Amino acid sequence: MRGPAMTDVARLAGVSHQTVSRVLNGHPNVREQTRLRVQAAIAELGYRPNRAARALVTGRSQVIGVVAQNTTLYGPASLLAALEQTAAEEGFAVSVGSVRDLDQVSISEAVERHLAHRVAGIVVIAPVESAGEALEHLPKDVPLVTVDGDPGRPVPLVTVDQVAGAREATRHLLEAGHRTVWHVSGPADWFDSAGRIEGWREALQAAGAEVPPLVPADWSAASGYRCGQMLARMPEVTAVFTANDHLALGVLRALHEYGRKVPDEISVVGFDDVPEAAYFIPPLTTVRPDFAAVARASLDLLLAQFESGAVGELRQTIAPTLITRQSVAAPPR
Amino acid sequence: MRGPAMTDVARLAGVSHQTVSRVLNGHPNVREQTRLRVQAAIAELGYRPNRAARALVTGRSQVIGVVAQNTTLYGPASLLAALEQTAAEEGFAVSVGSVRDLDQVSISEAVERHLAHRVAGIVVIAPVESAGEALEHLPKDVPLVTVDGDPGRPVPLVTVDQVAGAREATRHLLEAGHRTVWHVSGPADWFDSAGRIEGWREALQAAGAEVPPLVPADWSAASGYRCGQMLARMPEVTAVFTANDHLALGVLRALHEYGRKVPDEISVVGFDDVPEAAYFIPPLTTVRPDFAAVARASLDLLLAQFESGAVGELRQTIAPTLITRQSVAAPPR
DNA sequence: GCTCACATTGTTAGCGCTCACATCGGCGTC
DNA sequence: GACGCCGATGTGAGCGCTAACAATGTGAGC
Repeated sequence: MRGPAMTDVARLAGVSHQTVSRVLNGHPNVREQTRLRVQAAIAELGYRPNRAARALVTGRSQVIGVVAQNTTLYGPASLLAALEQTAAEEGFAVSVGSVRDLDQVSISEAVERHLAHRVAGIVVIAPVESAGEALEHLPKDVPLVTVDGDPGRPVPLVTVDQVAGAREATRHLLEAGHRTVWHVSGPADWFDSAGRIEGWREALQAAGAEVPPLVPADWSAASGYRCGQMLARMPEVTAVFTANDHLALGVLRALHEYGRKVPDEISVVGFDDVPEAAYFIPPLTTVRPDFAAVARASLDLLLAQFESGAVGELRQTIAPTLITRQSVAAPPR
Repeated sequence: MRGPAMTDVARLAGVSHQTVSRVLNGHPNVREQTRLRVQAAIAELGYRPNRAARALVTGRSQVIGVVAQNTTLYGPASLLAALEQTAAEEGFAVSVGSVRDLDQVSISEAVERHLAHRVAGIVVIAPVESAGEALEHLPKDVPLVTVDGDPGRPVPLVTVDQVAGAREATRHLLEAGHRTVWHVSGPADWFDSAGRIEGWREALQAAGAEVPPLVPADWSAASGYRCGQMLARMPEVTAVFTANDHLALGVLRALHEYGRKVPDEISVVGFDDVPEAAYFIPPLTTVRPDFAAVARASLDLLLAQFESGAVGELRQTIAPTLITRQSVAAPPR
């Protein structure tokens, strides 16, 4: 009951299986007439090449493995989708190996699973501290790219320029006339958080503004809400930069409850530009990372490794864009 | 430079490759002592079985292919993540084949790509009309499950009970005292939309309430906002059920702009229970589908097909839950 | 007409694994 | 003590494909 194999096609076309293989792989030295005959036979039989057999002999399948943790968050989900799209354009399938925790063991296991399938390359979305360690102890025999990983590690890496994005967001608020800007940050162990904190602090210091205490949170609207409850009570707070849009949503909600008008009394800037950000109350000024560009860069790094064989220490940084909406205004006088 | 193969392990352990295979596959008839020796050899060599070779000989790889369209939307993304999680528990990897449009050609191609890899089974997330046709013309030789597909087609199907969810949401509003409930619906060609419309209409009719004109939208906050602008102008509107939470967000924003208080003047109920819904202004009452249950059911249907070989016409329906928050109140008198 | 270069096609040998079957030894049974 | 049975292990074939090489055919150049 198995489908037709290459030899069946060959027999029907009156050639050898090798010629069929050549047609399939676009080998140049095949006579046009022969090619057509083979293609006709392929169509007639509904033949579908067996990737597993090819993977066995070549030692590599046309699959890219992705290791990620929480693909429900907007960022990772978008990235995954973009990666999948880009990979498809290059003729690769994407296999997802999600992982409960981003610790060394979990990551190693996920990578091992992908290696067992002889994937052509691996993309690890490793946005937290604990993942860093794992990456250096992985088998070196497979092209691998890290996304959102530790900027300090000597591995191929693609990242969004968190620092620049945060700097721009903060500067935007300062330029609107605010004396300083508060920051609701993401989880401490995420590199994204660290970069956004750094950019925020840099911008404040560059402007000679006071650096207020950091307000730590996770990525959720819930924790944004809790932070917002505190910020709302402090009369001096006139500008808040949150580490992502969902935090901003929680902050907005808290401010609203406390009767603090946004942007009249307090300005808010987020990060991510989730599709809904334009419909928050008020519409949220935010920083948009270009996930498609990240995906493209990751794949390019992988493809480069396929060709050179060398695992370079390349890295790519993608600059995000500030999207201005109505959640920012001059501070009240 | 290839890694060790089964024969290498066999040689080191002083057994035949077949015995190694038996150990790997948990075959019962292996002496404990032999098993340990083999496992030691595996560990020592860092041996990793080659899935491609196994797939070649068995004709099936331990991979489940998923065909989906827009994995950035909250629903599909959650479903995909849940599917991946569940599959991993059963020892399967998940390969994603996303597709630009859900028409017959795109779906067939995506399925073909998966078949070329000899996946063990395929899950098609086929929430729109145009996908239905394709499903009946697919090769029958692979276990396949449809999620959110056409309830009218004779294919294995897992769905969230949209009708029940919408009915409950609408009834909840009626029970709060509203004379009738308006509905902002999803895209016309989505089954999800159709089911939610049906449940809404049923609940109204069951209560003898007037059925107001349908307000059509897509899934975005942007279109919710546009609909909200209309709804806000109609004094008679006191209760709105939107087809998802993002629409609700847009509606809330429009109502806010027009000075219509939620829930004092107008009550709103959404669908999906996105994590942020609890932090909308006001917190949104909504209907929560259980994606984990959908994923579990899909995989069970697939596994059942693996065993029986028969492609049953099974179907599973997952009931969603109403989550009440503060966006619903009695209508103004 | 013969040689050589080159384009085209065929042949052979695995890739690493599982399946079906063969083999071997130890045990209980009459 | 010979017989059969069963658990434990080995042997050989082949899954469908590609890579390397061998074997043709074709035309230019002399």
